[in-house]
Amino acid sequence: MAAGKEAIVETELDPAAIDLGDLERSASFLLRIAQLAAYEAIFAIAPNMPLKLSEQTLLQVIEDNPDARQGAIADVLHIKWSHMTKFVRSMEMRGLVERYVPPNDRRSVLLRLTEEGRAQLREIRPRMRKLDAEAMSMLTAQEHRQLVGLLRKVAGRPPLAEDPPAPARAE
Amino acid sequence: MAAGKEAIVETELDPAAIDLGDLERSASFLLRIAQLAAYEAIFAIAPNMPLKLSEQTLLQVIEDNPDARQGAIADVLHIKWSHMTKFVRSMEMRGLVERYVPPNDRRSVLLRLTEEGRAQLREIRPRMRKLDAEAMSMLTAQEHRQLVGLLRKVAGRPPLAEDPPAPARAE
DNA sequence: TATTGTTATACTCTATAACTATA
DNA sequence: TATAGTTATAGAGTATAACAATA
Repeated sequence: MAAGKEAIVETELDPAAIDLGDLERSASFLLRIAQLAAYEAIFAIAPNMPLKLSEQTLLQVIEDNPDARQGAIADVLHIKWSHMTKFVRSMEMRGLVERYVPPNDRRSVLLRLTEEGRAQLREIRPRMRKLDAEAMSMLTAQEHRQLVGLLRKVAGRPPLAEDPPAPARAE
Repeated sequence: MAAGKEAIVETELDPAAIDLGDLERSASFLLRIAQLAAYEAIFAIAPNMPLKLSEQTLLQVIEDNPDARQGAIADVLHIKWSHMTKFVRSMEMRGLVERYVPPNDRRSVLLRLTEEGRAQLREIRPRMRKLDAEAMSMLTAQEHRQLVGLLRKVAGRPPLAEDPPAPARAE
């Protein structure tokens, strides 16, 4: 936080001037670093959020997929089933989520939001959209779109119905 | 793993067909999902690695920055100082890393690889390069380069000396 | 007074594996 | 037999804060 930019040219070991070597071009490494940087940016903008990011995400996905299986949601969010059990139960205990067993497959557990969960989400959704935009403010709109497309590819999500891969110049 | 693609058109609640709503376009969310997917891909290709990815990364960075401060390395890798202490010590106990206090600033701790650490790295580096490439095999070479550039921007790393942002068409 | 690192506690999430209930 | 979920244990890493040594 200090203004120091003065006498640090002597040892070439000044902080933050770390050379990452091969890692400077490693997508998997940069994926991790960028993700951490993005989350830190979000927390810097909005400290003291009433719910954790993971909880806000879960609420969104449950509202958009009412009556989906707990395990199926865990899988898209890359949450381990053993942890999902505790996670969902803690949301249930706080009155945000309902769990119930459907009669046709009594092994499974389906999820729904409670009225309280829906109420919280109404405030959360716009805030989340804004935070994402602010955390990515170093990107132009086009770069943002590009990044989303590339990340979806890496994550194995289907392409969005926009920006066709190759206009093909036919016709 | 089953071939089932038959009678699942009834409830529109078939697994994995989860709709992520807003999150489908959220860069910060996709950053997390893509990162997890990439790491899972790496572990799927190479289970039973002798060192953890975080440990392999640390060795690389120490070799590329001998005598760098422990805290400075923690900062680029987004490792908390309190954890870095334990992390480095465990590497030291395994004979891979050396810690020493320089006489000119006795608050700090500088890091170096041991001969054993260097030996391990000689095998690790090529394997890491290959794993990164394989985990990103869904991308073309150009997409990979693009992704690296965008991730560096998000992570706050300076641009690589290639692919100038705008050729400017001057001259 | 600010910086560097250490220690300690609580908490989140993963890794593994065993286990139950249901299909 | 396979699938969905639960439980338990160990470990990684974060969040926080207090602390010591040095600058």
